[in-house]
Amino acid sequence: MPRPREFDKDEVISRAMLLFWERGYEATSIRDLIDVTGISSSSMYEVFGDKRGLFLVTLARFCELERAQIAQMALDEPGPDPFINRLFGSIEHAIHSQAPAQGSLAFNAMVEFGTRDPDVTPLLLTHYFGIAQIIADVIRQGQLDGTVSSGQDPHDLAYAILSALHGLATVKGVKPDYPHAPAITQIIIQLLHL
Amino acid sequence: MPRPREFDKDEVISRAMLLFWERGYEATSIRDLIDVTGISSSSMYEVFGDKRGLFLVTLARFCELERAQIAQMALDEPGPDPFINRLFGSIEHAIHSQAPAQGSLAFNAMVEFGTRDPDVTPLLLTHYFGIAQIIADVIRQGQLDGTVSSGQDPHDLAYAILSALHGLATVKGVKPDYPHAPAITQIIIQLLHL
DNA sequence: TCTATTCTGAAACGATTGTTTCAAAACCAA
DNA sequence: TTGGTTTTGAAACAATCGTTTCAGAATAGA
Repeated sequence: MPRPREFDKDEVISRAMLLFWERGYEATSIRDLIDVTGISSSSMYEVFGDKRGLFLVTLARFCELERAQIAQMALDEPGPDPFINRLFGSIEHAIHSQAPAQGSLAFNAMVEFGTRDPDVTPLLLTHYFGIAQIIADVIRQGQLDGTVSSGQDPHDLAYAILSALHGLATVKGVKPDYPHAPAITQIIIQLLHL
Repeated sequence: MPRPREFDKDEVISRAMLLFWERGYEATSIRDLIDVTGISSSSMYEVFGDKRGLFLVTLARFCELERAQIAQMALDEPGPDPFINRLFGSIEHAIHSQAPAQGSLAFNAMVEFGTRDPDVTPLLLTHYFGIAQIIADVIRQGQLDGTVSSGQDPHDLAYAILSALHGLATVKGVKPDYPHAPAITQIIIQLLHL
């Protein structure tokens, strides 16, 4: 009986995601979001509650996508070395896709929100540890089949790698032609062979 | 002849720095800054021009301080290993001082601004490369006296270490009791002994 | 003490923020 | 077609944003 919605909710989330990704939460206004999604503010508030609600949905979506992407890399690549190589390579290649050259929305939100938002913070931490787990699993498998040395705890290695990944991605967000990414990647990969 | 200023400019910059550090640029309002510094908006605009001008001065001050602090660490510590250890340890100890547990203001500004501000961006890059140079110098010296293996370019190593440092600091900003920092530090130090 | 100069505090500026309102339009079942 | 329900678009909301104004307070030299 009701009048059906005229917009695609998923599409709206996707476009909002790109804007939040580019500019961060505070610097993105509702009017910017309305312009980019094409819907009106009444629809926006009807469906998402408020700006923060929209961001939360958007962030959750991003986390799903990023996690799925990394999980897929772990499946695709034949071992820890090529996996890490691809992981760091995704920083570069993101520039050529539609994604903004701003690293990870989730990592950026860590910087912007810290511990300040009781809903954002646990979402970010869960996501972070989930990604670390994927990396740790690859490393542990590598230790079992001998492609990774067994001297280090897989989780600690994963956290070290993830730290370097995010630090590097941020610098590339400020200097897209930063030339040291490949060398850094190779150095980090050597952590697997201590 | 003129009436002298009633406030200490350096003190104002210091307090503004802490607020920008805690919240970021966009989330900090002029009124917040006025409250925390104790001066009026007319004085603020008289001396610093506008909000962005205040931030620029504040950021420059932060970069000086951070650079001096790291340079001092390089002088104090007897070799690359204890230097890196101290560098990563400063993330922990910052929590006990007056500084907010938010990593580095300069790194946070990289995330918030990206390439968007023609004055902020070069300031951040110069600072980043300056810090990397300090680390690279320590590594190169270590290579000369044999405390660091000679397989890697000192700058590439420095960039890898700095990436990990910033990534780790950010996670600690979201989860202050993050327990993996010491293990990550030890793993990164092993990069010096490949 | 007077005068010239500068700083301060408070009020107000227009613009923009996030958000709400509501009449008109649009749909589906009857 | 009609009736009931929901979405939409445009306008407006109060609050806050960054910023400016300016009269009065405060100083240092004459």
